[in-house]
Amino acid sequence: MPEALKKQDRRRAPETAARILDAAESLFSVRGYHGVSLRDIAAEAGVQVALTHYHFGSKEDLFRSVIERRADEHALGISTALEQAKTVTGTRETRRQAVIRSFFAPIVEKSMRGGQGWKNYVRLLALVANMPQEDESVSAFRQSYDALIASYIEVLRTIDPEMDEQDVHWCFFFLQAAITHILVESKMLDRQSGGSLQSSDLDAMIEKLVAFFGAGFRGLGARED
Amino acid sequence: MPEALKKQDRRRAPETAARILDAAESLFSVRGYHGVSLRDIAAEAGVQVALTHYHFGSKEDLFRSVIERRADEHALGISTALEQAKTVTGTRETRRQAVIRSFFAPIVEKSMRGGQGWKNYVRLLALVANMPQEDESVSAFRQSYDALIASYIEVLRTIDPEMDEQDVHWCFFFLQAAITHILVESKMLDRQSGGSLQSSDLDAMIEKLVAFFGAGFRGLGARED
DNA sequence: AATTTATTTGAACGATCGACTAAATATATT
DNA sequence: AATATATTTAGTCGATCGTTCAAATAAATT
Repeated sequence: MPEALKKQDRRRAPETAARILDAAESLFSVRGYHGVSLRDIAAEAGVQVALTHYHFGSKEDLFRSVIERRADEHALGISTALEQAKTVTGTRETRRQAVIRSFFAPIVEKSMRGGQGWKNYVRLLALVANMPQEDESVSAFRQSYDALIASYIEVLRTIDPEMDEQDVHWCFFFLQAAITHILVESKMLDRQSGGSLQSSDLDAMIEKLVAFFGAGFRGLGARED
Repeated sequence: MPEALKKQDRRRAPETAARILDAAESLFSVRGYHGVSLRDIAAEAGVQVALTHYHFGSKEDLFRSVIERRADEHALGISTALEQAKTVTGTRETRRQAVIRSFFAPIVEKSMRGGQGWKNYVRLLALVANMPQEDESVSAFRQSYDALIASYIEVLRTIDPEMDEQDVHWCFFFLQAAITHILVESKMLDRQSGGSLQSSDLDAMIEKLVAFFGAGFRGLGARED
């Protein structure tokens, strides 16, 4: 009897599994975990309910699978962006702005240029970030995210070692707030760009973010030179 | 037959209704609308399920009632704070900081000094803000909130009339992001204050917000003099 | 072609959901 | 005390939930 965990031993129809993941990703990201039924997902994917259990097991397993599908690529994108930002030289302001840019750019880029799937995924991320921590279904994801945050804080502290540590945490807290809000309100971004998103608009938006939050850091004592 | 809308014609036990609202407020704010059943709420309140229907009607009506209980007081607090901020004179920076303070202070104050009920309520607000707009159960609330935002934008534009209008919207977008994130992560604030919250800590936090976001505005072209 | 394995279908299961009703109880009014 | 109204209880309704299973179908292997 085929238990849920085995995938494509013979290449057959993993396309069905992808359709289920797409449907789940889209619905979860809008209505949340409890607001979506397996029958909703199956209907959206055009398959039978039992197929969700065959391919992914329980509903919670399916939710985990939705996240895991893109998590690695997403984490890699951010961490490599941070590594690149570390190599930037110049004034503190320049280096700090590079770090801020490396935090915003990958996820904004994926959301705006990665197609509908990535847009749904990043919206789902914001939803996960607001979940009660007791939810074990996303604890692994949150752990890796927290580790990433810690590495960002560390880099920012090497740039401004004399800055109060609490203040650095506050600054980064505001960065997280902004990125979360952007992901949730992605419709607003669509509206702002009038439906047809230009690459120049996207770059301009990132520069707004860098300018605003770079200045914010200075408001809490970060040095410019 | 008593239909759901009639309240205390004779003063009897509105205390029960309050207990139901408290339970619903607490549970909704953590697990969301769909993550909580009427039986959960009734159990938390120590009453029968049918009582929720007797006092408040449907589940959606109950959700609305939870919000409406505190919405007026909350809205009044913010709008009076804005009116006071309008009277502040001095440099643009001073006046702008007063506006920013008036946006953060009332809600942070209620969350930290208004008891557990208010803390749950403001967390629920952040949850509502992330709801899909199609949900009609909160459309009235969102309308009044949007109107408030518009009045804030208007005041900020009178302070910096030469600033690009889009940039003003961006700045305020970041303000909203911060307040939302603060409400969701209220546990973090508790931890930061070590459980025993001092009034001085609260004031210090608000000053961090004002300093950071005041500087952020300048990063997008707001003038200081 | 025969067999094995992978995938999909269709239908059911027990549990729980929101909603509702009739009866019982408590409180106030006459 | 008798009556009227307000509140609470206990239980039921159909619908929908997540999950499971046996049978049917499709694809690969022998």
